[in-house]
Amino acid sequence: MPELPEVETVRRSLADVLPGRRVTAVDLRHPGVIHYPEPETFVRELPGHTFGAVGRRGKYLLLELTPGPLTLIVHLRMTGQLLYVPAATAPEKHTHAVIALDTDYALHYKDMRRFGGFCLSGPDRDGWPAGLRTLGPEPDDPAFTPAALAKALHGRTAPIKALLLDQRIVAGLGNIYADESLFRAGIRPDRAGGSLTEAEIERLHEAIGDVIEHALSLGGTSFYSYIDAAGKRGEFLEYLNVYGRTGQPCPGCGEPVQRQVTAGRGTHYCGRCQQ
DNA sequence: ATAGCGCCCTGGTGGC
DNA sequence: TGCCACCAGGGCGCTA
Repeated sequence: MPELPEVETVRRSLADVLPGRRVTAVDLRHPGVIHYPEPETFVRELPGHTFGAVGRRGKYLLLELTPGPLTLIVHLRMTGQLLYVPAATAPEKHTHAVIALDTDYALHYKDMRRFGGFCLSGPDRDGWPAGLRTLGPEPDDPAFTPAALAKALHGRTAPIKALLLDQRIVAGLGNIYADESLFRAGIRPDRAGGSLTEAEIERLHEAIGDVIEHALSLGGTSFYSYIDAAGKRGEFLEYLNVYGRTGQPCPGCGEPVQRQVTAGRGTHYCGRCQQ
């Protein structure tokens, strides 16, 4: 499932090839992946535009277009893949959109579960995703300090796991990196957010930065279907301490990793190392 | 304002 | 072997 490190890896692979490429045609094989505007409008308006900067905020890919201001916003959600492939590549079963370019390549959007999709809009315009307006700071944003995290957690009774998944508090964490950050910080995921001590918040803040940075350096985690725009898998999988390791020994103490449902999500932790 | 839960979707898994 | 209930989860919308 693409979280910040995976989406950033896709961004980097697209940033090498996409700027300057003009859209010549859009083949929409499943209209449901266009969240805004109407699919017919999307197909009519996108061709003729040229890709500019390839950006990212949280888990949103922001593909700038000229003439603009106009942005193609892509969210991969669970199983989305944005692939830069030779133009002759045949669409696969779950390829829902083919964006033809003025070269021998095309952009393919594949998404088995079809949770993800596209918006074509601009800041402060209709169709700009609500979640993007309220997105919290990036983990490496200088504004994301232990004090800022403490302020966001103050008085909160929801489990810290739920608050780490709340994109308004910090952008880009999903289930994998929330669990891994809490393990690294030694904090039980079901602790109320407001119950964390100052020292624990500092540890958590550092853990988030470290986990995201480490995963990014390895191109992310390919747990299910994640691959970058060039089809490459992420290598962080082998560095996971708790996520997806239910019953296996904790790397810290050897106790079996436990799994429980917290915040409506499968949550992995060590009952001994995390307090 | 906040917490919690259902919904979307489909391939894989496990039980019988 | 076949069938089917169930699970995975990001973000949003809804409820209390």
